[in-house]
Amino acid sequence: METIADGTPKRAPRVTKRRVETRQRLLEAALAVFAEQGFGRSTVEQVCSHAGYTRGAFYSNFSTLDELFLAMWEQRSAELVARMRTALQAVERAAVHDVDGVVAHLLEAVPLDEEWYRVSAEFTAHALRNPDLRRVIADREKAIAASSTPFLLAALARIGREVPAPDALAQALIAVHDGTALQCLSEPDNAVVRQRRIDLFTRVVTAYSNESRKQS
Amino acid sequence: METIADGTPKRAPRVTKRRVETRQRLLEAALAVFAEQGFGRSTVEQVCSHAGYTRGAFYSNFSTLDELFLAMWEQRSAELVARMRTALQAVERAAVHDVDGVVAHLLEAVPLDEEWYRVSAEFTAHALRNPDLRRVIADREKAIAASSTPFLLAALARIGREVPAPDALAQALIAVHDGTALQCLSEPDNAVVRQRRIDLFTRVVTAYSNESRKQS
DNA sequence: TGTATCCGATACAGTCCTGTATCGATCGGA
DNA sequence: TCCGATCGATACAGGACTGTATCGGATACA
Repeated sequence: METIADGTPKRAPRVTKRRVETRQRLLEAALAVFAEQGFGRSTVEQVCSHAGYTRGAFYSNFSTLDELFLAMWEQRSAELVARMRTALQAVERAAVHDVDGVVAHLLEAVPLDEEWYRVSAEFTAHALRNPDLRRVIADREKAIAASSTPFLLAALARIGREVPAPDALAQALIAVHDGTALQCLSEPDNAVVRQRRIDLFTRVVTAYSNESRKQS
Repeated sequence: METIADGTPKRAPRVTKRRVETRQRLLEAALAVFAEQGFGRSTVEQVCSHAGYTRGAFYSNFSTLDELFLAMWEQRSAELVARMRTALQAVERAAVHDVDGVVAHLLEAVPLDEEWYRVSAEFTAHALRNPDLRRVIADREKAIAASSTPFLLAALARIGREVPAPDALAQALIAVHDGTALQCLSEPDNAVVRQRRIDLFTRVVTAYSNESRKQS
């Protein structure tokens, strides 16, 4: 058996199935409750009761609401990146003929989810108050960029365009996504706003890429 | 004296100087406390004590923290629009020779304020939970667009560029501002990110405008 | 199947916050 | 300067949430 420095036996945490299930249900309840009430106004009790537990379950798995918030946010955004990656892989096989087509597929891979937007906005504000969390935000953005850039470049290459500064384009698209998301969500019935979002993506992709010398 | 429908005398509220002062100090304290703790975790007591009052003052001026949050947000964003307008008027008289110059002045008019960003992000999330507040957000964006568009068009005209769809450009710039603000704030020491923000603005302004037939 | 361990429910004490009611101080107008 | 209205401080009762300590049932493993 492993021991740690002072000789205290380091018991393997032996993560039981029940524990995993409980933790997961708490994470899901956290998303729902935080989206509904706001993180700041949510209480340990609300999350537990929404998940069908009492506070005993919470304190056995987390020590603070902040910890739960972080865990939930990291899990969901990792999932989001994974789903995006999958959706973009599909583009590999799809027929695209122009920038509009590439943008259409790109936007399909990144859906606008109001529940997630609310929680993310609050997490962001929260993270800006804490140096460690600030890095978490920045790292996540890099992960999103890293996951999507190869597919985007490949898709553009197939329509005969090359990107001199891929990192700059990725950062630009993330900013455009974030900024337009709020516009679309604050006027959900306004088709003009949604269309302008698409136009903006198209123009940005166009502005950051050129026709290649040799079309494939 | 005016009366309302049921004949109840409608006493003129007689807003005293003291009341105005108190209200204003509460609004200022709200910004500070909400930025520091987050709106959700802030209490009436914290705001009052930060402003140098007890809760009596609060309940005499507002009925809920939500109401204070809205009042504070509206006041600050109205100020922000006003300051932006002033800064843009200065551009009227400044020498600009190209798109870079226009963008430089534009960005100067809209500073990146972390305190305000935090509060705004939270207000946004909060507003998305309430149909009335949702409209408040959308209206504010329209006000920002309406204030800045004329100056932007004028500045571009002076360097020989015209904008076919000014509203679309305005919406695009607001989105770009919002999106890049987070990127810059989450990595405050990263000069590359800041430079890319400027580049993105430049490319968007360029993409949404053309050279006029007749240069002035 | 037996048993040691783990997990989550429950009980409890303590803290903080809210909203109202009351009162003295302050202010504005004549 | 005086009076009436207003403002904000204070006191108070009620309620909600927290975190810990304890306990019984569930679970993994032999």
